[in-house]
Amino acid sequence: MKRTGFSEAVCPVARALDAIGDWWSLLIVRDAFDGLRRFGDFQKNLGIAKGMLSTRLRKLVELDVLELVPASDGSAYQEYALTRRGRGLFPVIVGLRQWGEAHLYARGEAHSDLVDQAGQPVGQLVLPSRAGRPLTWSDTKVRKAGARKR
Amino acid sequence: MKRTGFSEAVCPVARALDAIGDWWSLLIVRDAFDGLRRFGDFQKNLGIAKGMLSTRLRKLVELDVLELVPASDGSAYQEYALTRRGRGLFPVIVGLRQWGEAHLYARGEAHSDLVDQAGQPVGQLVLPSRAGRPLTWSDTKVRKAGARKR
DNA sequence: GCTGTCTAGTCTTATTTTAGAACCAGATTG
DNA sequence: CAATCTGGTTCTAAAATAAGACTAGACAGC
Repeated sequence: MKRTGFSEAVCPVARALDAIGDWWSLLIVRDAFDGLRRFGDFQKNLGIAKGMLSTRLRKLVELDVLELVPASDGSAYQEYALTRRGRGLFPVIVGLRQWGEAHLYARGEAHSDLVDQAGQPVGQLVLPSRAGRPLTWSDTKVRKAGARKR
Repeated sequence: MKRTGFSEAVCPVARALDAIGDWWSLLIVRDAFDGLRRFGDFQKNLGIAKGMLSTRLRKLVELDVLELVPASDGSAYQEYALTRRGRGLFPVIVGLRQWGEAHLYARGEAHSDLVDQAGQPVGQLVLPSRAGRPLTWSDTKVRKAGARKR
């Protein structure tokens, strides 16, 4: 049966997952954040089937997450570069990374690390209130679409 | 062929996606954050096939993202509750939500909103440096597993 | 400027996953 | 105690995925 879609959902989480919530798309975006730009680089690094990669890259370009630009080395080839929309996925990737680090590794098991330019580990993602106070899950709620303010 | 897995990856993003990076798991977790706890509630709200839901819930329980607890209404049924590990996914869901809100809706199109208990819209997710300064993508880099500090 | 190799794909096929419906056992309700 | 609700399992057809064979144009060496 046709895979269920959420591109019309009123919930932004569902719509986001519809766009980039499959096995490969976020890994491609992660690699793009790591500086990969060429078809062959993605393919080698991910071990993804070329057909899959081709389909995914096309979809990500359609979505304006990636864009095709002339190769930076002056050759006639093209490269895939993150757009502003693509760079907007940075907190999502970081969120997944921090959750994975915290919960999916045995004590002492090696994993890659996100550091700032000085090599210092970064802090945890913070959701601030409008006033700047950090919020946790229990401090928030979802207001349904169209609900009147009161 | 068997779907590629990343449960052994050294990259926490890959490992996280291996665990919860499919179409349904994050939507189930989102619904759990919205307060849903029963099989039938998830099934009705998501419109997911019961077989899928059954498989996904079992996996999420195995992963210790959800846990089975006695129903809060005193009946003999059970409910699915978020564990500490599951609650740790809050920033991921918020990140997807904020990206979706910013990029996937036409101007003026209705969508649900994340607000604090006072009904105030929340701010954007922030990644702070250890010193508390907000970081963007270009301020960070990934240090490969096992790379020596210097 | 010819030949061989690299790049970036497309096409084909076997296997797995998903969607949807039918079915079922135990709990709850009237 | 009969009907219905809850929380599943099982079955099938359609769609997605993995993996490899194939290809056209770019490029490098000579």
